[in-house]
Amino acid sequence: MESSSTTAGGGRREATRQKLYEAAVTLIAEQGFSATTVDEIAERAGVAKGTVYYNFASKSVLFEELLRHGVGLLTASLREAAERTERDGGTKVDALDAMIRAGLAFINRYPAFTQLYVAELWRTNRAWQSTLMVVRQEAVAVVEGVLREGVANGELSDEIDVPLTAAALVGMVLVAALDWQAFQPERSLDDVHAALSRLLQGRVSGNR
Amino acid sequence: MESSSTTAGGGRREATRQKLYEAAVTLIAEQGFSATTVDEIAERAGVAKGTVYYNFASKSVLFEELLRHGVGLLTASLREAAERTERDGGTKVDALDAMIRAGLAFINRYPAFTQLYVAELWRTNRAWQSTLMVVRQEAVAVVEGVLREGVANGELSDEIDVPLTAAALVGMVLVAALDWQAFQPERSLDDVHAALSRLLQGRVSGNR
DNA sequence: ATTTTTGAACTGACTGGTCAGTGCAAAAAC
DNA sequence: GTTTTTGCACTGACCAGTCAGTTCAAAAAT
Repeated sequence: MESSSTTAGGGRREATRQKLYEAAVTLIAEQGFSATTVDEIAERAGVAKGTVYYNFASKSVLFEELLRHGVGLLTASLREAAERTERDGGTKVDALDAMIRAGLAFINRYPAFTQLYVAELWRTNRAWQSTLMVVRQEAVAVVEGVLREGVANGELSDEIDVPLTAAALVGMVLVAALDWQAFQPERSLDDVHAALSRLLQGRVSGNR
Repeated sequence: MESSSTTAGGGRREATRQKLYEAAVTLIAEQGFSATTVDEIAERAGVAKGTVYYNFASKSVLFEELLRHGVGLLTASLREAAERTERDGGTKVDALDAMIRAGLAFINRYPAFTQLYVAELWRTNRAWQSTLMVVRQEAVAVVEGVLREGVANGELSDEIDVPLTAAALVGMVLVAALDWQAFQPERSLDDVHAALSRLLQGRVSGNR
């Protein structure tokens, strides 16, 4: 996730876990959880297989902790964007816009993580389902919060359905960003942001 | 995918394939491709394992044909919605709105397929990657077509980025619908449609 | 200052189990 | 009589998880 350097003051342990996260996230994003072997993860991390099990109870525990770690970064980034806009005296729509940008920047930086998140989110019957739901709710809640405040202060229509609209916005960003990465990587973040911003502000219909 | 009835005049063969599609789509959506065994698929379809291999060359071929089959249904449904609106003298925005509804209806009917599609779409390095890209382009192209026509006739802003906006719209529908299924299944299709419609028409900001 | 001990971190060969795919003779369906 | 399905035994590859043993830096003993 991070650059390879150790987390401040960190022990050897933490550095190894970090390497394992990095290795696992790419491989699982590319191949899926079941198709990725622990041997592959260990090899890519430059570590023996035993080390994986020294650091994590099992393959799925490694994966769960990876999820928590990644979504933590995302929510922090969204929250920060919203608060920064607040401080600068922006409107709620400005805040949503800033969050869209923050979301895009995150996906641009950690495409593998996003891919993996989307692929696993709606799967039922899996060990980490509950982890994932909790973690998803955390992220969506940030968007819902801003929407609700916007409705409260009259800036947004009081007829909008907050949870559904939040989900739709998140989906819009997620899918547009993944498509950008996969199918038009030459486009700039600004391009993508502009297109989504336009959609958010309803400047799609109306010929200007 | 379909109800169990055979395709017109169809042989026994086709009926068996159909049963295998249905069994595979649910299992793979729940567990992922690698975690789903051929034995499970056969059992759920009420068929011997040998029959799977009599009808499909391999597990991944079965999956690829399943993908093609499902996306075929979706594009047909989107195209139909757009054309119906056209005939009824609706605007392009109306057509987009009708397509959103058609998309939601599709996902509502075949949630497992959608789930599986989303989970596999952005994976790289897989045998069926190319199949998937072709098939995705077909679906997105329908939306792009309507957007382009809207820009051409002045109904939509000529500043919109057609491919990005199309991807964003598809994503919005996809993610909102999956969230609806997974987290608020009690909501009606109309509710969800209304929320997305509002977003499309820019009636989110502006307090009326 | 030098030697010894400790223990956390790591290693990699090994095990027990799983699963895709095969082969084929006999039955059923058409 | 031809096509399709069945049932089932079998193979070979692969893989999650284990465990006895190694490494080494820092602490303790001398």
